[in-house]
This record gives sequence, C-alpha cells and structure tokens, in this order.
Amino acid sequence: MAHSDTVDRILDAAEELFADRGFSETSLRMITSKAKVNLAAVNYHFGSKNALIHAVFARFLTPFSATLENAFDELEERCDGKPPTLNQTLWALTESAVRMPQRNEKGISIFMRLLGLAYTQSQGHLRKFLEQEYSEPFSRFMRLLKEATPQLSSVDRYWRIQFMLGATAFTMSSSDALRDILQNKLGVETTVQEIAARLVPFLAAGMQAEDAMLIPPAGSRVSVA
Amino acid sequence: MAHSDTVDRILDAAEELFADRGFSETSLRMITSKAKVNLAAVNYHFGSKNALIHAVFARFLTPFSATLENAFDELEERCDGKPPTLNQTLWALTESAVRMPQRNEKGISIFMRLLGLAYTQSQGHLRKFLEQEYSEPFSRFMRLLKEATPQLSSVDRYWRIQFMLGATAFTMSSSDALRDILQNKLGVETTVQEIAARLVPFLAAGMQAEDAMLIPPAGSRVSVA
DNA sequence: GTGCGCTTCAAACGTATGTTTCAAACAGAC
DNA sequence: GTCTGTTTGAAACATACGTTTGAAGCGCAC
Repeated sequence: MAHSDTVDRILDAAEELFADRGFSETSLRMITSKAKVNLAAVNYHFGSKNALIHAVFARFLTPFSATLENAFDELEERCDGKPPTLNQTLWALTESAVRMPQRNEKGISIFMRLLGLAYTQSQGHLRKFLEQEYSEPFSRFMRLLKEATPQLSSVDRYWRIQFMLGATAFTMSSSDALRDILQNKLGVETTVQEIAARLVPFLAAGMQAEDAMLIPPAGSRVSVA
Repeated sequence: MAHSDTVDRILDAAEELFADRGFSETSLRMITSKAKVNLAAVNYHFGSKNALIHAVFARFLTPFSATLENAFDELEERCDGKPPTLNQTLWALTESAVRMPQRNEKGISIFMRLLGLAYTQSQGHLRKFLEQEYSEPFSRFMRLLKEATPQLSSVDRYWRIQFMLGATAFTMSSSDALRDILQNKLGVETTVQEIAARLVPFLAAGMQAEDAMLIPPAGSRVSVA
C-alpha cells in the first residue's frame, strides 16, 4: 500500500497527545509508543516534529476550511446582496465546526483544543504555517464580521474580535477540563454543541455592546494602600 | 544582606522570559544568563524550576490579592447591603489589576500574560499552587458575580464566566503582539488601560445576554457535502 | 529465484535540559 | 586575624530530547 496505516496511527496519537499536553510537552517517543510504531517512523514519514504538527493541523483544517467556504457561500446566497447578520455569521462558523465528520467521539473538542493551543502556545512556525495555508477563509470571515457590525469603529471591532477569539479559543481549549468540573460540581453533562450554543449569544451580545466607555463609572475608585 | 539581589535578578529575568516564551520553553540557563547569575543559584535559592515558577507568581499575586480584597471591601461597603452590580464588580477587579504598582513599564502586560499562560499551559503543579494559595479572593469574586447576575442559571453563569476568563486571559496574554498589529495596521496607539476599558463592556454585555438559545436560528443550516 | 523500492527496526548521535557537587569567595562576630 | 555560616562559581551528572544511521524485512515485477 502506498500509505501504510503507520502514518494515520502517528497522526491519531499525535493529535490526542498534543491536545492533552501541548506541543513541547509531547515527545516523539510518547507519540510513537502510543501509536505502537517505531520512533524513526515520524522522521521518515513527516521529516520532523514540526512537520508532524503541521500535518496534524492540515488533516482537519483542510476539510474544515472547505466546509466553511461552502457555508459562507450558502449564507451569502441566501441573503442575496444584503450582508448576513452577526448571528448568522457566527452560526455559520460554529455549525461548520460542529458538523465536521468526526474521527472519534472526542473529535470536535480535540479540534478546538488544538486551535486554542495554536494561538496560545506561541510556536512561530505553526502560526506562520496556518497563516499561509488558511488565510482565505479567515479573511472572508473577517469581512463578514465587518459588514455585520458597521456601527463599530475599526478599533473597537478589532479589539472585540480579539475578545471573541479569546473566549472561544480559551473555552474550547480547556473544554474537557471545564466539562469535568461542571459534571462534578453541578452534576450536569454537557456536549460541545451545547457549549457552542451558549457561546454564540455571549459573543454576539459582547460584540454589539453599547459604545465602550473609556472612563470607569463614577464612584468606582479603588483605594490603593 | 540576608537576601542578595540575586534572588530578585532571577525573578525579574524569569518573569520576563516566562511571559515571552512560556514555561517549558524557557530554560534555567536562559534565565541565569539573562540575570547574570550562576546557573546553580536557581536551585540554591528556590530549590527547583517549579518552585521558581511559583515564586514568580507569588511575587505579584500576593500583593494583588490584597489590593483586590480591599477593593471588594470598599465596594461592598459603598453598596451597603445591596449587591454590587456586574459593572461595578468587573471594574473593581480591573482597576485593582491596572493600579498595581509596576516594577517596569511592561508590568501589567507581563502580569496578564503570565496569568493567561497559567490557565492555558496546563502545568498541573501551577494550577494546584494557585488554587491553594489564592482561593479566597477568587471565590469572593465568584460570589459577587453570582449576586450580580441572579437571572442566570448556575450552568449558564458557569459557562459565561469561562467565556469572560477566556476573553481576558487570551487578550491580555497576547496584548503586546495585538497592540503592535493595531499600531501597524491602523496606526493607533493603545495602552493596557484602554484595552481593559474596552473589555469590560464587552464582558458585561456578554454576561447579560438574553437566554442562550440552544437551537440555531431557523434557516442557518449548513450543507455538508 | 533475483533485484529493487519502500518501510520498519534497534541503536546510536549530538545536544540540551534540570539538578548536584564541592571548592572558593565572602560577610560578619568574636 | 580567625572562625562560621552563607552565597557564588565552574564543572560534572544523569536524563531526555529530536534526529540520523545502516541493516533487516517486506511486497512485487521480472
């Protein structure tokens, strides 16, 4: 066979370990022993650890980016001419993520956690890779956001997009841990879909908040000893 | 002198390097050479790398937590009896952070970036340390949030707090980079105080959004090939 | 069978890490 | 000065890492 399943076993193991522990904290030896393949297989099939990281991202980001393009196409077509609303735009993104075909039951949360790590764990090579490979759907999303919030100044919009990104990446990147805590504390089960359903209204409301007040409300002074 | 300035030089260097590169990616040799002290000094004064990480956090978290307690005291006194509003609570937190005496001009953003890393870079020992040492102001903040948002269910509130935390930690943890981007793209200068001033209304609006809709709005279906 | 790609394997390489060691330098008390 | 406890210094230690090597194994055309 052209591609022994070694490649996929490595990708599966790497994906899960990266999501659990981060990139630097995951060694090739952990990956290859989890995948039950020889240590040298990673360098043979991928070339380097960094290239393996790229491959892990590419495996889900490439189909996701295609799905997202379709979702945006359909959305813009349905709105023919008029710019889609903020809610519609956010939902198009969310649904594209949630509806991606999953490799296993943890699929979507691994996906999210990796994206969070990609932003957070400042691996220069990764950021560069993602920007080069997936700039198009990203800027399209930005354009839609801009058209959906014409009332915001560029600066306000810029910062609020960062806030949205942060809330999403952070929550999703630790969604497993957060779900566990919730399960233990309140005895509530939660799916990633439900988290997303809670997140979108939060983001939309924040994005459309009244003008940022640049001065704290009267009487909120804090004494500093 | 009982404490040669070696200790502080190490803490200063470690703080900055951790904030720039994360914990695992910062070696003791980087720290000691930046601090211009001997490699063994870290283990002599702190015992281990993990203990150094704890010390870096304790150095700013301990005074901050005291400042925060004062701010909450004053806030509750001013409101005598009635629970403080969400905005007041968030501002009390924000101002306490912003008004902390700074060691240098980067003070507050290093502070924020480290907090972001603490949550993000899942170092078990760090999370445990922070929970043990600073649980009190944390749970007090949680109680204030609860009283300020009685309309929310526990589950909704839980998730929205995570969203707030994420937006804050993420934004602040990369605030230097984000400020630079903004400077280059739009030619706008920004201070951490201004970022905070934009963040608080965003968070408050998200926190008080209408009930999370658990079903996407009609007509937002996404075709999946 | 023989020969030829591709893949696997055990072992080693070079480097970097956190930590330890132990002698030298130092400060302050007597 | 001399002694004593603390701090610094250069060097080594053990371990872990990513990567490379070269032989062995494999499937398949001829």
